[in-house]
Order: sequence, then C-alpha cells, then structure tokens
Amino acid sequence: MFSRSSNKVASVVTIHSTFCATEASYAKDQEIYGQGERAELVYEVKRGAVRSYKVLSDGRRQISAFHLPHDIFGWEIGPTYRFTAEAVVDATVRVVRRQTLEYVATTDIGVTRNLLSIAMKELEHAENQMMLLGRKTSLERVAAFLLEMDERLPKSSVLALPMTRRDIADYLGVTVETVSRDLSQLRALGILRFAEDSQRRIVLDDRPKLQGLNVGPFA
Amino acid sequence: MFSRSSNKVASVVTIHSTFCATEASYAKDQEIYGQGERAELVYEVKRGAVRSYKVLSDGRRQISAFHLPHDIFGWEIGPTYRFTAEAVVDATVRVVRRQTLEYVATTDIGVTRNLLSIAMKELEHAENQMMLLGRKTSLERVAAFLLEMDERLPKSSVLALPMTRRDIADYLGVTVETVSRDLSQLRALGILRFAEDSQRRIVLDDRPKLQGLNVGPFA
DNA sequence: CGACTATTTGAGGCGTATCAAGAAGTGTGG
DNA sequence: CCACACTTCTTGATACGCCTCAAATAGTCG
Repeated sequence: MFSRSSNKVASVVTIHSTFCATEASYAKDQEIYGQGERAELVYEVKRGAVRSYKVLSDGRRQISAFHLPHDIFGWEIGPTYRFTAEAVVDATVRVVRRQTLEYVATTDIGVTRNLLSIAMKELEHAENQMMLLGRKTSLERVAAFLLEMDERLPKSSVLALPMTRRDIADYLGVTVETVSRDLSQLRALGILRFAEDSQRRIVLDDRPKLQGLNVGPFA
Repeated sequence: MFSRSSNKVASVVTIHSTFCATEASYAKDQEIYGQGERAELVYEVKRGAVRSYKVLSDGRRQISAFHLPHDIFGWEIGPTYRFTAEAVVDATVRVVRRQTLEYVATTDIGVTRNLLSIAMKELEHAENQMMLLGRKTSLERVAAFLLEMDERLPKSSVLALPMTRRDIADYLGVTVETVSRDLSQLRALGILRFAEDSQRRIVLDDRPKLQGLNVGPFA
C-alpha cells in the first residue's frame, strides 16, 4: 500500500528550544490525522510536504493548504481536527502534545501570542484563497499557485512541485484537466517549461508575465 | 449620496464591561474602513449589518463575511485592514482603539485568548467558505447561505435578509442572476416563499429539504 | 408621481467539467 | 536492466452550468 519510509520513527528533539517533541515520519499519501479525530497533537513539518483537506459526503475534496518545512499545522482550539492531513510525499514532522502547548500558554503570554500569530497567518491565507476560489479564472488560479509555490519552495532554477495535478486541482477548485490545460497554455505563452525528466519540475522563464496574470487587489 | 442616519454620533459605552468604547452609526452603504488603511480601531456590531470584502483591480468583489449584532470585526494583527468594511443597512457599532486592546492583552492573558478565539472562529468560517466556493454548485451555495442566515439572524417566522442579491452573489462567488434563479427554483420546489411586501423577506417552509441540499462533510 | 435601483426572467455564449483515449512517468518483480 | 502494471498527465470532443446581455417587473425614495 505505502512506499518506503516507516511510520513514527521516534527520537527526541525540541521545537523552538522550548518544547519536548517527538519526531515522526510518514510515507507518501499516509494519513497523519483525520477530520473529526480528537486533536491531541500539533505538528511542524521538518521535511517533505503535507496537505490539509475537507471532503464532502459525495467525495468532492477541497485542499485548504499545503504545509511545507517550518509550517505548523494541526493546531485546533476545539476538541477535534477540522481537516484530514496527509503526507504529499514522504515527510518528517515534529510532534508536540497540544496539552503541553496549552499548559505553557496559560502562563506564558509569548506562547499564546505565537499561537495567535499562527492562526492569523492561516486566516490571511484562507481569505486570499476565498478571493481566488470565488472570483478568479482557472488561468489566474494556476498562475497564483505557481507564484505561491515559487515563493515558498526552496529557491532554485526549477520549481520542484511535490504534489500531483489532482492535488493542485483540489487546491484551486478546478479539475485535473483544467490545471493541465492551463499549464500547457502557460508553456505555449513562453512563461514556463517542463524539465526533461518530470512534469512536476517546472522552470519559470518569465516571472513578470506570470505576475501579470495574477490580478491583485484594487488601489 | 447616503440616506438617513448620521455618521459617528458619539456616546460612551463599554465593551465586555472592560473597555471604554465609543459608539458610532453608519448609513447604508457607508464605508467604515478601507482595505489598506491603518488598522487603529476594532468594532463590534450593535445593530444592523456590515460586509467585509476585497476587490480586485478590475472590480471583481468577494465578500468574506457579513457581520451581525454581537460580531466583532476589524481586528488585525498587521498594520492595516485587509478588507473594506461597509454598512449593509444603517448600522450602529461599538468602537475601541486597537492600541487599548493590545495594551490590555500584553498583561491580561484572558483578553489575548479572547482575541485568539475570535481569530479561530473567523478561520473556521473562512475554511468552510473555501469548501463552498471551491466545490459546491450554485444551488448548494444558496442553500448554505439561507441556512447560515436562518441560524444567525433573529429567530422569526420570516428570514429578513438585510443584504441585496448582489451582496449575496459576491459572498457566494456567483452572479446576481444566478442567485435569483436559484431562489426561484427553491420557491418552485416549495422550500421557500417570498413575503408579500419584499423579496428580501423569505419564509422557509421546508428546512429539512433545504438542509438536504446543503451537502455536509464525509463520515 | 417619477426616477432610480433591485430583482426576475429569458436567450444565447463561454469557460470549465466530463468523458475518452493515448502518452508519459513510476514502481515492482523477474 | 527490462517488462509489466499502474498511476499520472495531456489532449481532444462534447456537455452543461453559470455568466453575459437584454428587457420587463417590482420596489424604494425623493
């Protein structure tokens, strides 16, 4: 079912030199936690990539975020996770018990403010995504996605996307075919090229033109 | 330009019996603050309704939320407002200086946790809206909207929507015509009726059937 | 009442989804 | 290393849901 790496290879490390944390690894497509489960652990991506998503009863899926190294995910204020989280590729995470975090937060205002700051970052992202999902064309969505990944993934001559077209589609609220067609169109426009070996490795040849497709806020 | 009520009729009240607050009134369609302005004030709706939205350079608008009595809005962690806020109908709000709130928050952990709780509520709403905007049909969106308003507006035999079809459309990521057609369809299905006097007053005759159109999460 | 805005409804077009098939890429076992 | 099965990705043809444009009706406000 799953490829190489093993699950939950434990060792002791620290997060922010404050919390005792365990390290765990997940194979590609392995679930880290499920929508509705009791939210007892908080995660930080160390290596790899993670997707958070919701699914409707008939299978329609909306990915709300991709979590990349240094991102924190799985922090909830309610009793359960609001999303399912899965490894996009083999991934290693740091894990800390939520209870520990909250215990510290009751006395340490700095920690509470950090949690607040995390929540506000997620909120801002979600708000931008609402604009994208509600009002942008598929080409604009794909352009925005590429620019987001270009900014968040390690700087390099090629953009090495860890996720499939299906993941991209479910993140952008379109179909796989539409993502594929839009990428082809961007290639035809001379804005990008695919690397020889893999279609997930993309060279952005014309970032200015790409940013031109990514409509911004008024004024 | 604007109708009846006057702007910023001040009087002194308290928010949560803790903060000294000013009261202000805004006429229908009057701007409370603009996207990009310095975020110096935090608001609580006392009466009426407020919309928060972003606009793209070419005029496309996405309303991220409607704020109803007791909702807090305009609280930012960055230096500026990320949205424009306008009165949907004549509205009265309580205003508190952000600086005051933040000063208290540095010492009072309860206040910080309240801010956190506000942010988490907004986040959860934004995440549900992402699912709606990315994956639901127009009829499902309208159904979800009616159920949301039915829950949030004062309980009554009629649902008295304060906003126009345009506002609803820009909240749901569709056009005015689509909202109108979907409402007509729901009427044809016997799920709702319009009140005699106004098309914004809706009687929900069959909430179970309406909820049936509002697809939920898997499992 | 008259002007204006909001809403509904119809006709037709467009953008994205769906369905289908082939190409490209990946992983497995011989 | 190759052969095979499987998944991912691309591309084409067609369908359909929602948008656009247009006009009539309903509602609001001076």
